Amino acid sequence: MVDVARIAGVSISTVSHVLNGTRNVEPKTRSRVLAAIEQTGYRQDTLARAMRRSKTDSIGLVVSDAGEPAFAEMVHGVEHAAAERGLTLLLANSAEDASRERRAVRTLLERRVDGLILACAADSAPPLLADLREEKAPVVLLDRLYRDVPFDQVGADNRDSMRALVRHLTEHGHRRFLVIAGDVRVPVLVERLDGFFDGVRDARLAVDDQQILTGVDLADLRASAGAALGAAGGPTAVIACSTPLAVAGLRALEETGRRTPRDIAFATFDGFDNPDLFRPRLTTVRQPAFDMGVAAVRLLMERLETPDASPRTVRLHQDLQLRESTEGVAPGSTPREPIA
Amino acid sequence: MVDVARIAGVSISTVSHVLNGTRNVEPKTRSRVLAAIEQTGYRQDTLARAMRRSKTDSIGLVVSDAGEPAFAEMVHGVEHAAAERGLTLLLANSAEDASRERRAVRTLLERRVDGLILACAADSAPPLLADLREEKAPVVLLDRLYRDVPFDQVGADNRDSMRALVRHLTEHGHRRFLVIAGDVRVPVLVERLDGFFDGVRDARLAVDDQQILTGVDLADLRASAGAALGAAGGPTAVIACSTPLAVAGLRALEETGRRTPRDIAFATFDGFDNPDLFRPRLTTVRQPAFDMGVAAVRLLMERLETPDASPRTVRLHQDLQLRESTEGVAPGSTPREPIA
DNA sequence: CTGTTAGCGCCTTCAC
DNA sequence: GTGAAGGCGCTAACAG
Repeated sequence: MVDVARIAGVSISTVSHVLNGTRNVEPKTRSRVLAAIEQTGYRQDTLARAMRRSKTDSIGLVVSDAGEPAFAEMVHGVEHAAAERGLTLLLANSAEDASRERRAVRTLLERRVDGLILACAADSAPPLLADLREEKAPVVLLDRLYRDVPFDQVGADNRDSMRALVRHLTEHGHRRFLVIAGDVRVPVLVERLDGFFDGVRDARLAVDDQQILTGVDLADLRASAGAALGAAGGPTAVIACSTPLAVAGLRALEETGRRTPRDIAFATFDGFDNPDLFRPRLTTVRQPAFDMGVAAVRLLMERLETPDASPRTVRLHQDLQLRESTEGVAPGSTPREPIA
Repeated sequence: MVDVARIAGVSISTVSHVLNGTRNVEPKTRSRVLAAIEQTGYRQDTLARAMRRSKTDSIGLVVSDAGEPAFAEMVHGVEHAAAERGLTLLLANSAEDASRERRAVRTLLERRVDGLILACAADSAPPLLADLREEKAPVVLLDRLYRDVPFDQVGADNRDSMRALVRHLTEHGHRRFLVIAGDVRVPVLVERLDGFFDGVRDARLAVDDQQILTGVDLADLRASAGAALGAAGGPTAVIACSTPLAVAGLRALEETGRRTPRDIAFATFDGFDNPDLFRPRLTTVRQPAFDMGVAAVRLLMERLETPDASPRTVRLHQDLQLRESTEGVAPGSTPREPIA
């Protein structure tokens, strides 16, 4: 920078000002500076700049696994929106583990990201959120939403979507469900489960006929699902509340020799890539994950501008994609008229 | 930091030294400093530290799309190895586009990553690599390998794997192939194509019977594949050289009403997640992507230690996973004995 | 074993 | 419209 200044015959402060457009400089001097920059191949030192301004123009994103389809899309959305604003994205995976999550958050904060977008791990300790409140960097919660936290949040209408899904299935005559609900410490999964009971109430189904599988261990869930499927008077429809849970459910089907839609209906949240290419083609409730990522960045930027505005929660609408895994009618049932 | 020093009754340089373990300090002073740190909640400023040491303890990774299964796994590998060494990972996607790639590389370099791991975009201009040579940050090329470049490289044995795949198929009686080769500016795809011709020679097949589809546009490739499949005397086996190419190929099958393995054999490189869960179950050549990521970080670290060692290229072995999409025997053929 | 000091490269207030 | 100078928080000589 001092080289540039010397070559252009100006002071370094002028160089700084042409670089940042932070005050008027005479066109002639300006172009001389630009030429000198070109000539020397000078590039701003982001670090020094960030240190001086205490602003890094970067944001952090923590998800449990950026490889899962839903998260991958959110990452894309965040990336897209960040790039649009000239922000660099620092990405970290928590692998659904509280201590890794904590470490990741710390690392990002130490790197002085301007803000943080966080899809909390399942066992994310409440203390983490409490600590975060103390940080100067604003935080936006993504996908995994909590009640009564002082942060902006972006999620999907999980409860309503599940309710709509159940309605669709009951309209096809299903009255006994197996819900693979997974880890009920995850808010998303609780919301989906709540939606299921909404649906059960809507259709006046017997609660006792419904089987809910909760738990963390996928192998256990798969085994329980297998047992539930094998039993007499078992479910006519399976609902998996996330991609990994769908994997467990599909394996259970396979192990018990059941096929969808021939023997049983199957629907999942989040789903898989290329859902039309492979069989079974699964009916899927799909998050607007890309848009959720975009929205998270937007909220973060707005928060940076107005730190004291009251926190906002945004819920985006999910799409119910009907495919052949739910196209049949429940065995032994006469389909009823749609519920008004 | 000056607060900490004051409270502990020492100088800031002592604080720095206990923080970094960079010289002996008396246990008593040391614990006093630690206590003061605890008390004040002091945290090092990574930025100032990085600026002073001109070392950020971070590395950059650029891939075309971290959502694609193969890249996703590489990212995991890189992440894992980086975390193990206390390095932060800055991830950027190039979307297979040279200008976005260039921008991403620039951004990462400006953030002063200590090193860069790069899976070049298809149309990555040679100038990029030339420019990179001038940078002080070492570069490791991942997956997309080039000849005669002065960088460390990590890839897979694409040519050999394809050769083995072709051998497998010819042993099942296939003599006419459709190869969806894609963008031949991508080194990986060229290597795979070379391997195909190796296999053709091995089995003494007529080169004229083989159809090779090259090109960038997936819709075009899909249409060409459809045409090739529809023609009389068409291929008995399709080989897709990457995941997106497999998508194009499978859609073409669908559009022409062909099914695998009933009507035609199908194999792909890279493949899809959960390959056993959905049908068709595709025979797949799978990269050891996680290990490739790990290896890339290792090479990078070694390079940082010995900047002048001569560049090394590492090729990892790929796995040929046989599944039902190639289990049949080519129609109208008597399977031959395995080639010795 | 500990303290003092000189910058790292930049932005920004203040003076001209 | 331009320059000079201070300091962001830290590390690494150098000096005791």
